[in-house]
Amino acid sequence: MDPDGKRVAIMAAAERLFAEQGYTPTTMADVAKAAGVAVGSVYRLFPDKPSLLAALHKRMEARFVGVMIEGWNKGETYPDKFAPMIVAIFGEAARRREIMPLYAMTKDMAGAADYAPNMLMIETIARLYTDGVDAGAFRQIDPIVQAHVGFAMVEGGLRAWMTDPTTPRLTVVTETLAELFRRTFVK
Amino acid sequence: MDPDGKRVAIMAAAERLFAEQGYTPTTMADVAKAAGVAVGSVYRLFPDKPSLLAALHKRMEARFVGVMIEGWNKGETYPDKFAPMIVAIFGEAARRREIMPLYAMTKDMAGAADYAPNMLMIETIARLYTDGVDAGAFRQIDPIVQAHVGFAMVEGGLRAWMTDPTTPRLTVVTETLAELFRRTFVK
Amino acid sequence: MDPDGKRVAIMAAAERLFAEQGYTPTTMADVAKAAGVAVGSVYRLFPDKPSLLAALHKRMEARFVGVMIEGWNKGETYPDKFAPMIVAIFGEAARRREIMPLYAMTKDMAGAADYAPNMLMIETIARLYTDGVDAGAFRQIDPIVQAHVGFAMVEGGLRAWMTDPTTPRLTVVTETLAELFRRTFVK
Amino acid sequence: MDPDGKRVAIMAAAERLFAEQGYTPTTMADVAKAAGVAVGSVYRLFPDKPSLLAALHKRMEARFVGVMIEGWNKGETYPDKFAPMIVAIFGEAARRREIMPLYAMTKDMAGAADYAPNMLMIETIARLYTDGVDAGAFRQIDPIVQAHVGFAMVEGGLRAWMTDPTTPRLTVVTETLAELFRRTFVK
DNA sequence: AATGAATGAGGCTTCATTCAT
DNA sequence: GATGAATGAAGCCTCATTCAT
Repeated sequence: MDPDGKRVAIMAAAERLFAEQGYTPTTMADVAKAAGVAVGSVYRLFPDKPSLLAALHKRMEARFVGVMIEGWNKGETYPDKFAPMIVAIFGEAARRREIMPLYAMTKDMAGAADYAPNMLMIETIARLYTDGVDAGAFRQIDPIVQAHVGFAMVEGGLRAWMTDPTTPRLTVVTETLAELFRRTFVK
Repeated sequence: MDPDGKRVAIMAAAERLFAEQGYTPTTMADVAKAAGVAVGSVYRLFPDKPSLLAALHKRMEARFVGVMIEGWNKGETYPDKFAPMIVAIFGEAARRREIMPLYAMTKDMAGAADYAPNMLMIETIARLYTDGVDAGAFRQIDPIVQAHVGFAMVEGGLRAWMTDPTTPRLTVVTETLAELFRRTFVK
Repeated sequence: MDPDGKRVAIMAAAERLFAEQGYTPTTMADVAKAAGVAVGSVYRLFPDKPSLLAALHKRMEARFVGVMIEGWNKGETYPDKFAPMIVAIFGEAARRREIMPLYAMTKDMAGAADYAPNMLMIETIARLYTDGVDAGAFRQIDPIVQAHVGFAMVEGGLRAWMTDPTTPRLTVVTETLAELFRRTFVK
Repeated sequence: MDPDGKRVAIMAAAERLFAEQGYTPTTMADVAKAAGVAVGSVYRLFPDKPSLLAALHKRMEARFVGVMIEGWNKGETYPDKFAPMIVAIFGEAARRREIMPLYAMTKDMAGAADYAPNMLMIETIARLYTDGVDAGAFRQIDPIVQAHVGFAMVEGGLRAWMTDPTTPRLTVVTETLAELFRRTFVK
């Protein structure tokens, strides 16, 4: 297995186990075994257990930011950017449904005082929104509030969908959410 | 110290320590010491560590539900119920600012698979909203989505406020949030 | 077993195992097992492994200093103090023959940078010697050199005896050593 | 780098690291890195970690024996052989001051039960002394005691000098030590 | 009921050693 | 011969939980 493949395997195993059983209950030995490598190999790639979780968080966030921007750019006019963005985010969430619990796994991370998860997403939302304000498309509200509430609405939508994660529901939830976004932020 | 006072002391200690250092890093001995009781006494009142956290969650949620309903009832007409409700929630959050991190501490609870935190709040929000729909005051949208998104908006607002938890900001954040609620849910 | 008995048992076990197998090769589990207690109990009495060794060092040194002074005081006149002192030290060494290797176990003690073993003995030797100088019985030489060399001579004598630790040899070694001390330090 | 240069580099690195941090805390990877070679190369030259330490001990001892004999031979008459020998030993010790802690690193060597460090020096001392006895220059005392105590006196002198390792002190310590040797062993 | 000493399973992490490249 | 990634056994230590006093 090439070194990159090993890193990939370890992250995949950790992602699955952390999401399934929780961070603390999962042992580094569990991760190594599930990845098909030795414990020592995990430690050569990630200095310790918190770092492994941090790497997963980072990657997950990068993916969400990526699809979010992609979706946003699909919409031609400003109000029409919401729907494709939300669809894109939910698509990613659907694809990675079983690892979504990772999002809740920050506070108990040992020594994570400085790790600010979701910050990249919140900042990205703030930027996209500000562009819309500059373009005269969105109402001018407090940008901090906007970013946090905007992000939270997506989170809430995802949790709503999680109560019944089927395709028909996906349509209902994303459409409702897009409508709420429009009502909330569009002039 | 009477048994009730002991229970109170233990919960207060645990609340503070869990919030400050995280659930896993806090030991039962830490809790006992901070509460001024013996470890055995903690175990006589709470069967195990997860139960202690669950009790804290439950109490915190009950408090939030209480002030939320109280605030809601302060508003005379339906659209005017949002602002006092939000103010009440934020007041409670401000009062208990340092224990808010407890909210993030559910996923990693050992064996907590079946513990659904915030459910009482989400259900209460759903009920209040449904009343408003029945009264013809609110738009009819998917109630699941509504409840989750409504709750998430409050969470997001709280997080926004946490970035600068001062009294002037409190006003800005609550007013903005009330406005977003009105735009989102009022007919 | 009373708490003090537990401490005694742990120290006895550690002393024997460290001396027999070396410090690093001996595990805390070995010590606990040999002492008939749980690992956790060892850790309640000694914060970590180096502390356990340090406690042994301290006790061993205190014992040696005790018998050394006792022996010294047995001698009436100054030159006659050497022989009983040396006999006393060797008596103690004979009694604890199998733990003498502990003396060599300082350098590799993790984080022992500040632990100065034998310092109490060296200082005691310096003091006894200085008294003799003040009384006009001993030659005046550099006290630092005196103390270190005096201590080393005892060490060397002990090692010489260790090559054949029998009672007849004990007599030969202690008498020779006393003679060397007299020649070296007496006016 | 030729194989011999590699051996030299590894020993130099190990010597420095063992002396600085201790034997157990130093890893074979540390040694390899400091020597600028791969771990595997260390293992091609030294079968395992204890062997590496043994090689260092052996070399250090050979050096001391070498300078000791050289110094000894500088003295014309028997009593005058002590001073140059001691000066030579201390010169070597001064040159290699920072690696002197290696001397303390024998007992904890894993599986070193059979390794008797300093034996070459002690035997050499015994031989030189016996020659002096045969030549009628030294008092006849137990040779085992003589050798061990003689060696220990040098050790003690070195430790005394270590408490203030300056050139002026060097003179004081070596002269005092030579005097003690003369008093102790010369007829 | 209260106490806190005792227990020991189990986690994280290290590192000597090997061996495929 | 050289490299250094891989291995996995094993150690230190923690801490939830129990139970004798």
